[in-house]
Amino acid sequence: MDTKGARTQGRRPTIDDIARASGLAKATVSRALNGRGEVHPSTRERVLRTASELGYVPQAAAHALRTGRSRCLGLLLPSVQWPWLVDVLQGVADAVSDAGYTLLLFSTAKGEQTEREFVTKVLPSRPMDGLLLIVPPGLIPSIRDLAAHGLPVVVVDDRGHPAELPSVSSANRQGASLATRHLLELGRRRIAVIAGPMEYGCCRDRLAGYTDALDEAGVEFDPSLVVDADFTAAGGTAALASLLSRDASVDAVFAMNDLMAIGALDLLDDRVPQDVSVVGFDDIAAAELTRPRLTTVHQPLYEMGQTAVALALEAIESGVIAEQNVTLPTTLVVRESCGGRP
Amino acid sequence: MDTKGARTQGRRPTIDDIARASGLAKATVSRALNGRGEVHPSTRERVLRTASELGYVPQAAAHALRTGRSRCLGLLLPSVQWPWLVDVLQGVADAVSDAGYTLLLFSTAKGEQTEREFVTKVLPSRPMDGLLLIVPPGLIPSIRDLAAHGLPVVVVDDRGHPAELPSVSSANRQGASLATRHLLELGRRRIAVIAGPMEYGCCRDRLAGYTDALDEAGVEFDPSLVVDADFTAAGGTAALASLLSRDASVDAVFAMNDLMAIGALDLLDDRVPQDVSVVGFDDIAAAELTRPRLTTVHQPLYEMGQTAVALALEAIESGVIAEQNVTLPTTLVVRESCGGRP
DNA sequence: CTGTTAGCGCGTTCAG
DNA sequence: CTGAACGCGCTAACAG
Repeated sequence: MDTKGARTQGRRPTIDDIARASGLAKATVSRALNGRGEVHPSTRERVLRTASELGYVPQAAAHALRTGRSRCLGLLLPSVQWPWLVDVLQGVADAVSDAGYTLLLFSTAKGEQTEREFVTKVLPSRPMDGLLLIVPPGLIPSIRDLAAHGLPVVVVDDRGHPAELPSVSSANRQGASLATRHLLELGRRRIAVIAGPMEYGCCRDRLAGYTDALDEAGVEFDPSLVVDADFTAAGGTAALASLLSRDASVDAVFAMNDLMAIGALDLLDDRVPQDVSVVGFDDIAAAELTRPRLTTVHQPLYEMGQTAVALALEAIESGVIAEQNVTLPTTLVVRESCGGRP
Repeated sequence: MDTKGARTQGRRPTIDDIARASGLAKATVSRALNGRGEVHPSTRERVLRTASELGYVPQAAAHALRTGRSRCLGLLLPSVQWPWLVDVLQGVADAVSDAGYTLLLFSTAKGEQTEREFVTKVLPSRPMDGLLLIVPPGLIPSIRDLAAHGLPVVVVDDRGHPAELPSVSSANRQGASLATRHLLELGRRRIAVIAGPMEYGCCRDRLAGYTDALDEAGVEFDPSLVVDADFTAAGGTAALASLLSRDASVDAVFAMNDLMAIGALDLLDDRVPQDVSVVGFDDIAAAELTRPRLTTVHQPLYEMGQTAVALALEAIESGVIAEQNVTLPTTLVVRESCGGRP
């Protein structure tokens, strides 16, 4: 007996094999396995037992072909190498795996070519039930079409666009004002801003938070204290250097990310924290490794990743794409780069 | 006309639609599309044109079900948060995408539970044509079975086990000896080693490289200079502190990774590089951000990722799993933490 | 509650 | 060189 069973054949067992081995019909086995429809408990028990005896494991491809759902989530990101991004990625990876889904990772680090290809070829061919996007502003238009066609899309760290897609971000404005207020409380008044690219919504928000705190303290906003940079450490150094060369009154620096703050630290050297206070944004791993250790605004990156997955899953299971925009709170992590009590 | 065409139906076009639209048979369309079997050039042309007119894009799930191959590569890694890992990941992601494959990412950060589940449930169900592994030593036994069953598996940064699986690593031993020799040439003689966990083959190799250089210079190896740590900055600080408390003669530190080197820098403070030289291993992004900037052994991490993909793809396409063990060269990146000419 | 039947979209036999 | 039929593994109708 079992002449046609999977064991003896060497191929992987299918529900057909289970059906044969348990003397039931394919459909019954399928129902028992997915808990769909009513099956007699004893029958289900029998199916489950022979399934595990045979070492059965469902075949995702067949399931996907039949149901149109793949239990896969795609994640599109620019480059993995932005340090804040890895925490988001870990949050996404863990949440996806917890949900029994599989994560498809796509990076557009190689340029626009890759982006186009992703939209035109990969996306339509690959069965993804949902897509997570990390800030590739250029892509949004074409992606939005897909979202309109029913694909659940969630944007992480957005906030630039008029929120046409569900998104997860952190309280950029509040965080920036937290940081600025901290500086003001330490008695700093000439607070330079090393800004990131203003096409990012998060940068506009962080600037707003900065001016909020200034207003609140009755300190006048001086636009000449704001210099643009590119989110890199070297860029931060250069931007601050040019500012300092024309304005020696600066007594604090608010950098819109940690990398630029580190660049500032590097330039300011021994003047931090006595003469100048420095505060960053993100709370990447490296912020704990600088000397002095960097005081910075903590973004709940891991949780943002998890939340993005939750939103996507919710949309998938419910079938409706709620236009939610979740904002997670930011907190100030006080270390040593601002002086005062560490 | 076109009453049953995809356009009017709103669903995605299939090869059936192309067949109907071009007045050919499904089989012909399929052949023309994959370049399988002989098709008249003009016929192929016609097929291709109507395919692109219809906006046809092949359905991965159906293709996978039929052929048994999914054009997917899996990547299993412990935690994304190890800083050296992101460069490997980027290399993998780029290479996979270049090859027209899709990357499935799995992290076992949540513990052994996740590992088991991956092996027993995910791996058999998901159609992956190959699997890339980043150093989860515990998993190897069960994975090896799968490899024996025909799944191409490539290990990255292995070298611990007797190389039973194809692998990609960097020249750990040579790199360590490069670093040590550099220290010796600067006149250092009491070179401490902050070691990583010795169950990792790479750590054993790095220790061997260290003693190689010592032998070469005729300096006697003093085992008491080697302290164990856990690859973290805090661990590196602690390990070095305990060593220094019982041996004040140390004039250099070779840390088996950059994180521990940074921990050493933190402890040693102003004594680097004048009194003590520090050299790390990996060349992670943060190595450029420390002060003094960290001299370290560069691992070609991005290239390792790319190579791993190439190996896996080769095995997939050729059908044979060559037991290749590729080793990529390491180089010394001289910055400021050792003194001498920067 | 269970069995039968019919495809999901594709690639691949076989005839012609 | 082309067309008709079949089946990969699974689920959703519909019967019983």
